[in-house]
Amino acid sequence: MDHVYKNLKVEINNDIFLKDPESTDLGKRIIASSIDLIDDIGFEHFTFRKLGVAIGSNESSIYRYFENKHKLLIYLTSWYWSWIEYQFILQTVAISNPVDKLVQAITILTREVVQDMNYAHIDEIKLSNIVIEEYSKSYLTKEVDQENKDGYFAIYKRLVLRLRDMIAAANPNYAFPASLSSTIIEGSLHQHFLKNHFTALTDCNQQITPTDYFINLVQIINKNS
Amino acid sequence: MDHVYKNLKVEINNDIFLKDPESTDLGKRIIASSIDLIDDIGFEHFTFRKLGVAIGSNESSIYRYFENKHKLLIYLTSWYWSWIEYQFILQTVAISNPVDKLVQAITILTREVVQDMNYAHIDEIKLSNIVIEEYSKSYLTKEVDQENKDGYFAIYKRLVLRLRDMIAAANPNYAFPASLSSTIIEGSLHQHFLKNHFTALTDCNQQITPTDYFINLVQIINKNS
DNA sequence: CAAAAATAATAGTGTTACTATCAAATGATA
DNA sequence: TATCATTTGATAGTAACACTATTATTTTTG
Repeated sequence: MDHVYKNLKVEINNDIFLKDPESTDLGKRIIASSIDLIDDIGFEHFTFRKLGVAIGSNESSIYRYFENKHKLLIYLTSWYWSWIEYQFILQTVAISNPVDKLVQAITILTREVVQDMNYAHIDEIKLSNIVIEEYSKSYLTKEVDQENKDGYFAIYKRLVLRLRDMIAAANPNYAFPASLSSTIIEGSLHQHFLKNHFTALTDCNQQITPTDYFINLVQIINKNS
Repeated sequence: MDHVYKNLKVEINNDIFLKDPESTDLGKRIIASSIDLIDDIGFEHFTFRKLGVAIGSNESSIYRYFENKHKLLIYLTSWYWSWIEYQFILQTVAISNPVDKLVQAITILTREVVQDMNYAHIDEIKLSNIVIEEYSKSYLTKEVDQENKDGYFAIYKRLVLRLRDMIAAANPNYAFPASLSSTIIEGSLHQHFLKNHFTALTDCNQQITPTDYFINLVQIINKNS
């Protein structure tokens, strides 16, 4: 499995970047430091000027990789979803029982992230925090329809559809598999956020995880049709 | 009921504004036009300069009502949640059966909004679109903990807790009433958004509504414990 | 070693997000 | 009706942001 793992080349739509940041050392430093910096100060306070200072490089050099910080956010979150999708596929493919398969899928999508040593320049824990706190901003824009057409959200959408198919396979009678899938994936980010900032609005805490909540939900639905 | 309705004075935390916009004609024009303008161009493109032009007034005058556009967004969305909360209370109070009560509550929280003639300067339909497309941005910030402490999200939180209590009343054995409540309220906004921009990721459309989806979900949970 | 490519440095533009100051209009009071 | 206070409007100014353009320097590659 480790072998296969290392073969994952995260594939991201070419028009998200001007120059592939994976192709150079500076590019990788841009990725690594932007994760640190966005996690630290938040996306609104994050600027290419500050990132330049952080990596000891020039603002203008960063602009040769990404048109603007919005596209960098799309890049980072696409990387994240691609990384999750890889685990999703790999860790469900061997399960034949559709209910077990679905439970495993939900576990992967809702659990707390741990460091992945296969990607030296990416801090997956910080990246997952960025996804929790910033992902919505990547699509809650006036440009969403054009960017969707241009494939900016393709990986995320594919993942939602994969989960939808598993929900439908586990329970062919259920009428809302797509809505449930999007609710779980988006809702998981939301529950993680609430756990960190609005503790009264969630039952999740140190003991109870979003995974517990969503698996219970899906099991109730499965029992009931 | 209409009588009671008109008695609703939407009550919003004083430190969200510098000067109550309800107290003057200019203030009401700021609210009315900001709803139009944010709905039209989106929150990122919205500026106080543009709003000043739109109402034929000066940028500096707007700054006397709101410190910045973030606080204006908090004000608008607080108004929205307060307006929803009022309907929520009024239209559930007479229902004694806890399951019926819950179903009605979910209907109010997830249905498409219609114009309310009681508030001349507020376009509730546009405002609900703003909530769908921009609300997350009001709390997905680095300042969220301080602003939460300052009561900026009090109305929204109260509403989530009201729904949580109804979920618990309808089904005392269910282990995740708070998470389900926050999932429904946030998830409803998300399903409305998907219906408009990512049709493949939801089952909701012209025929099937987010209300159908969430009521079905809650009914399955109720049957099953 | 030369040519090409990548990066860095510097400067400049228009916009944003304000703050400050002062003038004009409006309204309340004596 | 005079005057005083409050509100609004106009103008100007600042620092930061979001870039673009140009040129110099360094690094890579053939």
